[in-house]
Amino acid sequence: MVERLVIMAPGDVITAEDLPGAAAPERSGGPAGEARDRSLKDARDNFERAYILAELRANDWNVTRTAERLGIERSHLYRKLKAYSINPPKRDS
Amino acid sequence: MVERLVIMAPGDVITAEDLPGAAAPERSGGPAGEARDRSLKDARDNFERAYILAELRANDWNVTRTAERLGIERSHLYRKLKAYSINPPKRDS
DNA sequence: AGTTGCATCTTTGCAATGAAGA
DNA sequence: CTCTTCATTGCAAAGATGCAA
Repeated sequence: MVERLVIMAPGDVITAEDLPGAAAPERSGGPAGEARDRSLKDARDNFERAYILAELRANDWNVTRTAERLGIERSHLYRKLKAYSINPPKRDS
Repeated sequence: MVERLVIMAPGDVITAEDLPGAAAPERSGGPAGEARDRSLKDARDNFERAYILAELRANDWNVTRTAERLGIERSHLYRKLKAYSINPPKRDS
């Protein structure tokens, strides 16, 4: 479960929101037996976003170098950054 | 680094093979500063395989139910299983 | 460093069909 | 024999990706 949370949790911090039904507190809204499993696509996107973000940080936000590391076109990386709403940090972060 | 290993390591066990250059022992063959980063595609596939496998186990290898959980077509799941060489365990595993 | 158009390759859903059992 | 479930395959639409500008 922890392994899965590390992979699936959207942010850098795992909150109660990320816990599956059994361990999660009651939620106010939403259907009762709602499918809480994210779809494969969601899971994949989530992972990809985290992976790219990690690589960007590791390469000091150098897009060109990051793209090379990831083995994809620079232009394509830009498209992904936009799609995932990933923006470079101000200064010093 | 551990987070990344959990995500990237191919098997269920993390071995020295999975460690990045800095922490890895000397390797006999291969270029020195070789790019040991897997491409984005490799990383994605790796993750997807693990994710599907986990879901399959969680659903007792019922492909129909797993496909529903993953939000994809059953037929498509079969294609993925073949692509990732995922086979159902014998009996009792 | 960032964007955009375009051609191509891949992924995916849908439907039809085959195979194996109850 | 027929009904149900598992598994495979063809096809077209949608999406991802590389290349060049």
